[in-house]
Amino acid sequence: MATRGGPKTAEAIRQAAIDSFFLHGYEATTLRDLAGEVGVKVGSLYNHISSKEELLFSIMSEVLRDLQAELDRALEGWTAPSERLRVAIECHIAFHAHRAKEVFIGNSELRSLAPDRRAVIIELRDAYEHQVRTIVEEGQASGEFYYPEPRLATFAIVAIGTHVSSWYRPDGSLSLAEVASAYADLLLRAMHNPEVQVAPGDVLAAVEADNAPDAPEAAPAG
Amino acid sequence: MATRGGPKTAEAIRQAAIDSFFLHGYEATTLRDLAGEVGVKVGSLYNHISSKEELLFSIMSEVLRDLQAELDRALEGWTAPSERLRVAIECHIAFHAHRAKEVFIGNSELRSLAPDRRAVIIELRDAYEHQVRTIVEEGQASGEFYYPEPRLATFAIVAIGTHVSSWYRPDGSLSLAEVASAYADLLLRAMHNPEVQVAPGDVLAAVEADNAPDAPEAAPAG
Amino acid sequence: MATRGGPKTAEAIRQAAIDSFFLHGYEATTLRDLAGEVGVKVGSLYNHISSKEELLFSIMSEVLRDLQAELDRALEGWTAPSERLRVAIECHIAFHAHRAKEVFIGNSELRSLAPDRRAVIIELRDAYEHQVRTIVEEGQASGEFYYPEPRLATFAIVAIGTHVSSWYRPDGSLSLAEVASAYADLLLRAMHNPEVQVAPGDVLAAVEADNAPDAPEAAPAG
Amino acid sequence: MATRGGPKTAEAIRQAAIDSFFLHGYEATTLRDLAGEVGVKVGSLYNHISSKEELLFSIMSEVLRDLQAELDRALEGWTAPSERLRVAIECHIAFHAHRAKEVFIGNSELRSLAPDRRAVIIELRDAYEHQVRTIVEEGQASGEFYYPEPRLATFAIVAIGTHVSSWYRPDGSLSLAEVASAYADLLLRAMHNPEVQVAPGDVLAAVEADNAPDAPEAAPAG
DNA sequence: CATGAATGAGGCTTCATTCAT
DNA sequence: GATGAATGAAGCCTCATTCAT
Repeated sequence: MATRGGPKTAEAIRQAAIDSFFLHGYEATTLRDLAGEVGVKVGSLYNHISSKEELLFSIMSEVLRDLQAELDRALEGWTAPSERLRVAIECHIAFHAHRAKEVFIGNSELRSLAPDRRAVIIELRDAYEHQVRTIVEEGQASGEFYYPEPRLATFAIVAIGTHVSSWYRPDGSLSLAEVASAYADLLLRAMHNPEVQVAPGDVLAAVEADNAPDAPEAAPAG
Repeated sequence: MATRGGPKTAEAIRQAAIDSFFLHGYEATTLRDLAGEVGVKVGSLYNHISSKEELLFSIMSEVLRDLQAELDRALEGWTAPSERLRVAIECHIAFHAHRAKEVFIGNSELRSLAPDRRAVIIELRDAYEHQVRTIVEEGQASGEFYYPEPRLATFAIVAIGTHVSSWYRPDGSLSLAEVASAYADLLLRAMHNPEVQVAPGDVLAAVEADNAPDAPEAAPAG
Repeated sequence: MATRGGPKTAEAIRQAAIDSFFLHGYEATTLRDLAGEVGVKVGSLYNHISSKEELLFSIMSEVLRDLQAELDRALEGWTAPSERLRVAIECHIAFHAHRAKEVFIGNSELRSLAPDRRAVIIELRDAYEHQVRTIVEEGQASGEFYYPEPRLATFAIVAIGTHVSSWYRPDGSLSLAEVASAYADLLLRAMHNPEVQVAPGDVLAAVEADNAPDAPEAAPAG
Repeated sequence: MATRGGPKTAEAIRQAAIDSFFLHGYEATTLRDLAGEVGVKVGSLYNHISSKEELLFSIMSEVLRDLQAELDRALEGWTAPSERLRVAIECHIAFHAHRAKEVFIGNSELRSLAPDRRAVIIELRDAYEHQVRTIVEEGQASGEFYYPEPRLATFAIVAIGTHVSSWYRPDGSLSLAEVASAYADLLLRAMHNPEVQVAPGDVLAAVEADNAPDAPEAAPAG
């Protein structure tokens, strides 16, 4: 690291930020860290960024826009809900593996943004999730999917993507295509199988019996 | 809040910490914040805690131990893999809804711990995940489950639990039991459905074609 | 300097600030300077002040309130405009000599305040000046004063006070009482003298002939 | 503003500096501000100035030299002290209104200069003030003026000029000639009237009774 | 001449922690 | 137990200045 000068400083800062925000979090990352990684003095960063938070925001908004663009492109030409859902899931998971760090940052650092910027990101995120959910609902409407909770199903897709972004590594035992395909399989199996095997257990009473913390006031990440 | 004095100060600090770590994150939470919430001056906190990090650690380890205990209790008496998996999932999801804040903290603040303490938490977490995974593998071995990727299936359970902890609210439209049951349904269908629905799409080439950030060095949360 | 500890730290900070703001100006004064003068580390200042600007503001508003109170007290019992004006001038000049540093800061650092706080100070200042001007105008109305420009006369009083605050020293050749009395004499002569001495010279054309900078947009200090 | 390129850049910088030093003060003015106003990037300023402080110094010394030259020219041909004093005052006030910003800077930013440059400016200022004071003293010696404190009288002239430079605006209700003439009137009335009407009030004891800050160490502006 | 980028010094402020009272 | 005050480390950011292009 610490290669001297060059016009690529801005990009190096961005990469260093992605790495460190992913690894240590936004709050725990100092501009000193980034400057050191890039091989520049702290003050010099400001020739390329306007503030630490703006740097975070630009990473988050870019990755979300790319994710949306990827989904739009992937869905082109597909019409059957089952096919569209598989495509969407594969695209979602693949993207979350491929751009893991940025996507992870996007999911975990919303609370580090000031309200205005946070609202922008939330809007992008909600638009994306809404699109996925619409596919699920269309499959339900057409009778192709049996699973009765489209909101929870959509959440499952989102949750799995987020989780993938936290552990996927290109040099791991499964390729990006394998992970994406396997999770598409899992979720489509769940959507298509009409029978619930095994009756509910009775663990809920036990869990609720414990004394619990008071009710959450708000989600931490919007 | 801000209840004065009394022997419950320590508990009030703990609750304030859970709320604030959940809402703003550990790094963004100030001891001044907690003191203010409890109605005490900063210095007084040290009559009840030994350090900020120790406070985090105790929250994280307690919730993980409780989760483990809950699972152990719930599984008592069940033997068939299908039944055991349903019980485990319901227990997992219910706990993640019930103790959402603490569990969310446990999943997101690993990186805020110093290595020694982090190792302790990771061990607890891994033991728990291993236990869930074992159930999945037993179902596979016994031929009850068709889904071929036990590791990914386990991850899916974990991922959905984490996600639930970020949005579940006791006053929401779904009860804790409904959420737990619905997700158990979803995951059990996936495990039992013998057929793979819909052929893979071909989105992967497109996703990989984009220029990607360099390979991750390490997971953010150990 | 640098006396250790003690409950008088807050007052020592205030005194150090008055000295340094007077001597070097607010912008040129660093908190390091003040801390050094007080014998404390920089961060410790924040146990006593909430911000540098608030420190400035409190000095400015206090001295203005004291000035106003002094004038009110001094005018009690006097009714004739000539007497009232003499009392006001003596009080004004004496206060500006006595509290020279603070008053000097009050006159020169308005522009260092953020708009809200600046507005507060300006209001105090304007109320005071208005009161002085009213005395001048009453003398004019009653026929005691001949000088025809009450606004300019009031300005002269203000200007002389400000100037005094920049040079008066208690160990100088003139006592506080002598300065106050001498300036009261000067200004009362000007007000009472019915004749205009000496015809105007004709220097104005020459001055205006020079190329001048463009018109001011706003006074620097409100 | 922001006129592009050309050989007038140096002059534009000077004007921007005069405006901003007047409005916000030297310390609070950024080279970035000036560059922005001129329509140039920061680094480019150094093709026209050698340093920020040198820019301040050149503004201050120029205006003082111009003031001196104006006074010399104005006094040519006048011999009687009363006439000479009126001419000097009118010239002084007119110049302070006409070149208000620069003259204001000259009076308020002495402390922003390093010792060597400050000494130069102080010398120019003292020479000028000495010349005015000499006129007052000659009038006293010749018996034309009655006011017994030539130093304070000179200070009054200076103070009023400084004050005028802080509020005079060419589009105000009084013309430059009117202000200059009115203040010459005021001061000459004060110098010629032998009687002090109204006995001193007794406010001084009250003012001194207040607790006061410690004695000033040095004037803020030399 | 103008520019973009680098630099070093420094500015204000926050924070976890300690400790005498 | 609670408090106010002190501390040192560190954080983000700004600025005048330099210099290669």
